[in-house]
Parts: sequence; structure tokens; C-alpha cells
Amino acid sequence: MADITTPPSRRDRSTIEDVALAAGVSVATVSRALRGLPNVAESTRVRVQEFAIELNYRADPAASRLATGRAKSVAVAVPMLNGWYFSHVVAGVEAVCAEAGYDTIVIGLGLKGASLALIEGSDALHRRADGLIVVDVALAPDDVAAFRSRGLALVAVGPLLDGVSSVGIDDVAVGEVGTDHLLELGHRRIGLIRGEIDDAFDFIVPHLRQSGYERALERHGLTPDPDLYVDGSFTIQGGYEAAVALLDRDDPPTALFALSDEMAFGAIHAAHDRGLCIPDDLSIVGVDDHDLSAVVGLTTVHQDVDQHGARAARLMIAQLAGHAVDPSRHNDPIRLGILRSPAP
Amino acid sequence: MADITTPPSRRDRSTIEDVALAAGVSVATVSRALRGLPNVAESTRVRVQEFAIELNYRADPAASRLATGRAKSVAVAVPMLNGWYFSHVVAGVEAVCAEAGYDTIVIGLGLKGASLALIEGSDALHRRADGLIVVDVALAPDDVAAFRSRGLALVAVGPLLDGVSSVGIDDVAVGEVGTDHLLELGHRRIGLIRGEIDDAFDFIVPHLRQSGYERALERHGLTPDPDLYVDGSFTIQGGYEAAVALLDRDDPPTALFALSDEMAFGAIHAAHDRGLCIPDDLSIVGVDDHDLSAVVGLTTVHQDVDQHGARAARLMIAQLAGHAVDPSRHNDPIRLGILRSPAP
DNA sequence: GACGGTGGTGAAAGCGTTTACATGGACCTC
DNA sequence: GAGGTCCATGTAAACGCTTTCACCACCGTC
Repeated sequence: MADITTPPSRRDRSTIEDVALAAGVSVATVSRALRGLPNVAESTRVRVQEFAIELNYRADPAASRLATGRAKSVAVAVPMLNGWYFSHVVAGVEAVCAEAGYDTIVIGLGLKGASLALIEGSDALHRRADGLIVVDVALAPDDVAAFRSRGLALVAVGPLLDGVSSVGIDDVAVGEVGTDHLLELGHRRIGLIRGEIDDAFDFIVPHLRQSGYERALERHGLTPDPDLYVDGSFTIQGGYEAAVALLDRDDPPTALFALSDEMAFGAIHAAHDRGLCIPDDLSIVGVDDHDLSAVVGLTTVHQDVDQHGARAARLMIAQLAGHAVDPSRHNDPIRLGILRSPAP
Repeated sequence: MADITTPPSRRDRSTIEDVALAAGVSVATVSRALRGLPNVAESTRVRVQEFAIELNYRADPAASRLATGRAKSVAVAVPMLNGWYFSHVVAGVEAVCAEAGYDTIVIGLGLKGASLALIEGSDALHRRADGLIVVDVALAPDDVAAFRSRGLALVAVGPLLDGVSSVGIDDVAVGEVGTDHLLELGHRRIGLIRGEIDDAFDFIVPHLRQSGYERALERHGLTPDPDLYVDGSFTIQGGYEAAVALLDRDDPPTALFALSDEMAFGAIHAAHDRGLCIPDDLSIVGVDDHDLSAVVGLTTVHQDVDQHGARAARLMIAQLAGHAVDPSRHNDPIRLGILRSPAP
């Protein structure tokens, strides 16, 4: 059995000094040679590299951090790590960061309110990461400033933050595309299953999508009916309850537009429970293009979620590399994934 | 606009020396006081703490790491970060680690073969994390030894590794429970949708579950029919194809047992395509208790996935804290979640 | 042949902690 | 009252890297 209580044994790995000694140069030269800095004779560089490999040397990240002030790692904060959307974003971030030699530190915000958690988190984050990618978190301008003053680079996924580069989709368009589809099928009363705006998920995405929904209706000469708006809190269960509320009223809508696929799944469940056949008795459209949408046969507004994370990470890396990145918005394309969407 | 190219500004945060100066003691005393070490007068400790708060001081983790050799972070390596199961495990790990003051570094193994990636990863991991949690990765004994010799603590989720504490479920029992259920409903020909054993996912979980399946059959006096085994590669698409293969034969089974819910979803999809009604024409049972199983109405063998990650993380933290942890197996309980499972 | 570059290299001062060891006073014991 | 503990504190040496500065050829130039 390994000796567990002992800290990582000290003198079993080689240091920059070992390499310097072996190569017959100074540590400074080793440092320069290995990092590809100029002013190193090519012959020297090659020799140093050989010895580094032979001694299996790699710079201790902790020492590097201390000396340079750069942690070579980025943190990504999400409301919850096990949500479908969030896990995909994290996956995209990690792939790009790994490629660029950065560690990815994940932070689950959980039940704590987002802002609160991040202020706290900024303690936890203190000098651990060079940058922070926030996903679906509405950071107050003060928070943004606080992070900035700590020298932490910032990128947002989802909501638009002042002075912060962000990636996402045109959420108004999302609302329009989904609604248009249902309108074109002939539906006139379309229930909207929204996401709750509470402390923990304080972001404007649902607002934007809703305004797209309304815009589409108005374009078709219809007046949005607030009675058809129900909260689904972006969860399956919430979607179920929202659908129940809508379907059990006297004049139920003939179609439902859920602002996320997971809420749509809940709605489908509810419809089944009521004996409604989805293609025939009720149309449902979701947003996300969840892995299971195809299985369930859900028509959905597609977004390339993996790309969100990757794109955000690339912005982050560029920023950290010192490239000037203008804090503008980078919208990913969306499109409708039609699977089953019968007329009313 | 923030000045982005400048590294984190140097003299804006306070160091231990600032606190020492303010409190009129030496840095050593500050260090001891703040970390709750003995041999510090209570009055001194209080004073130091006050100044630390006033100066908003927190020890620079990089410096701590360098001095102590401990990174205060654990890495978790998963085949893919956006899989349902994996994201839940990661969520569990992160929650516990955060609680204990550890950072969670995620590593997506992706397409690279698991072992290969981890050897590589051990470079990437070099002195960055104190421990590594591997999820569904069959580490060769050599790899285990390599990590150990680096002083890296190891915990496994899923497969049983020699000399490594691991958490998971009794996968043989999983196979039995699911199969028993179908047998009790009267089914006699039960198709088994397994997971492929290839390089990237080289683990024995499907073997174990299959042996549980066979054991259950034999207990009922039946002989397992290898013709009813089809690979579903643990994906939705794979489950779909596997189900197609089984249902399209001359004597199709009356029930399907998929070794994961995601494969079961694919199977459900296939059944629908063939006009089969799941409750009446075909019974399907899955494994995982995926979020959407309830929505789809899938009977499944429940496992508390969040707990896997949390439990693994607790083992890890205990190990890192120096508590002797015997490298034994910690099985989580499983149970059947019956949703719809009609007689044949 | 003196002279200002210029490119390769080394010495050493950080970076901000932790910790082994030294110190010195208070207290106790015989 | 001498000697021994014990506790609170300070001193200074790591920890392993990066980076500034100085230095020394060496080269071409007038």
C-alpha cells in the first residue's frame, strides 16, 4: 500500500537546477530555452531540451505562478454542473482550455444566489485562476468591476454584460423562430412556458425569448395574451406543472412553446397524462436541441451548445494571451429542428 | 475599458507581510495565527485576524503550494464531460470539494484512449492537483503505480481498481434486479442491449450487469440465449440500432433490458418507429434513473449518481487529510424505479 | 585599431508562503 | 535561588521558478 500520509515526496522529481547542472548552463538559460524565448543559441536550446526530456523535467506550476503571477487556469462558473446545457458548455470550455494548456476549474453555484456566490467565489477564486467564464449569470456592474480590479479576465456565456465579451445566441430570434413555426402551422393560441426570474437564475434570457414570441405574434396581427404565460423554472418538473396549468384551463391553448427542451419534456409528459396525443391534439416546441429531443420527437430551436463553451474559452484564451479583445457580442447561429409539428 | 494586457497588478493586494507589519508581529506568527496552529497567544491570534480582515488578506495559493507542496485541488477525469452520468458525478465531486476548500479541475478524456490520455494527463496534471478521481476508466496497474509514485492520491468511480478506493454500485445486482422484474412480469425472451467494450471505454461494468442478467435467468430455470445480446455502445443512437436489430428478427423478444437509460431511450424510439406501443407490445427496462426516465415512462434500475461523485470526493478528501483510507469498495444502494411495465 | 552594437549567458533578486530552529521570558520545582 | 519546562514569538532558510541587469565576447564600421 502506498504511503498516503506523506506529502508528495520531495526529491524524486527534477528541478530546473538539475537540468541546468546537466546541461552545463545556468538556470536562467534553461528557463529561456525551454520556453522558446529569444536570445538563446540554437545549439544550447537543443541540448537543454534533450536534458529536460532525459530528466523528465517539467516546470512546477506553483513556482511558475508565483514568479509570473499567472495561474494558467481558467474557472467556469455555472448555476449547476449537472444541467444538460451547462455540462455541454463546460465540455466546450474544457476542450479548448486543455488544448491551450490551461486547467479548467469548475464552480457550481448551486442554490446560493448567483451574485452572492460569486463575490464569495471571488475569494475562492483568489489568485487561482487567470480568468472566469460565467454562464447564465447576471453579474452586476459592481461585480464586473470587482473582478476586473483583481486582474481577472471575464467572459460571459448567455447574458450580455457591460464591457464583457460574451457569446450566446440571439434570444429574441429564438423566440421568433419558435413562435413563427407554430403560427405557420395555424396555431393562434400558443401557451408560453417561461423560466422563472428569481435570485439564483437572475438572467434576461427568458425575457428576450419572450419578446421574440410577442414580436412574432404581433407580426401576424395577434395580441399576446399574458394569461398564456406560465413559469416552468427551466426544469422538467416545472415544465410539467406549467403545462398542467395551461391545459387544465377552460380554453386551453392548441400549442405550447417552452423556452427550453427540458421544460418541453415536462410538458409532453403532462400532455400524455391527459391523454393528449402530441402530434395531433397539441403542438409543442422547445429550445436547445437536447440530445433527447430527437428521441422524443420534439420540434426544437437548435443551438450549438458545445460551440458556446468553446467559443467563450477561445475568447478567454485570446484575452489572456494579451490580444486585445473588444468586449462585443458573438452570436451563434440558431435554426429550427423540425421533428413533429402537426397542424392544430 | 480595463487594461487587459497587463498581468494582474502587483501591489494592490496585501501580503502576509503587510498583515505582520500592521499587527506588529512577525510573518511567521501571522501564518500560524491564521491557520489555527497552536502556540499562538489567543490575544495575538485575534489581533492578527482582525488586521487580516481589515486588509482583506488571503494567502496566495501559489505561494502556499510552493511552500507546502500541496495544491489544494483535486482533478476529476471523465470520458466525456457532457454525458448525463458523468456530469452528475462531476457535480457531486465539485460540491464536496468546494465545501472542503479544494478546487475541482476537470479533465475530459474525449476520443483519446483512456490510458493513453491519462499518462499524458499525468503530465498535464503534474503538481497541479493533489489527487485524481477517475470515472469509468480502467487504469492499468502500472498507471496506478505511476500516479502513486508521483504522490497523487487516487479514487475510482465505477470500475474496481486494485489498491484504489472506489465507489460505485453492485453491477451484478443491477443486472439481476432489472431482469427479475421482467421475468416476474412473465417475459421469457428478454433482449439485452449491452455496451461495447472498446479502447476508450474499457471497463467491466457491462460484463457485470450481463452476468447478473444471466444469473437471474438461470435462477428462473432459463438458459441465456446469446442471440439476444446486442451492443448499444451506451449511446442513444446505439440503443436505437440495437433495438432495431432485435425487433426486426423473426422471433423478436417480448422485452428489452438496456444496460443504460440512454440506450433504452434509443430503444423506445425504435419501438415507436415500428408502431409498437411500449406498455402493451413491448416491455423495456433501463439502468440509471436518468432525469428523463420519468418523463418517458421508462422503468429503470435507480442509482443515486450524485452520490457517487460526492462519495468519491469524500474518500479523496479523507485521503488527502491523511486519514488512513482502506482501498476497499463502497457500493451504493440500487433499487428499481417502476414506471410502466406491463405483462407481455 | 578604437568603438558602439548585438546576441548569448550568468548572477542574483524577487514572488509570498511555510517551517525548522533559535530565543527569551514566565513559571515551576527541588 | 539555580536549573529546567514550556510557551509565544522571531529569524531565516527553503520552495522552484522568472526576469532584470550586467557582462563578455564578437562583429562590423570608420
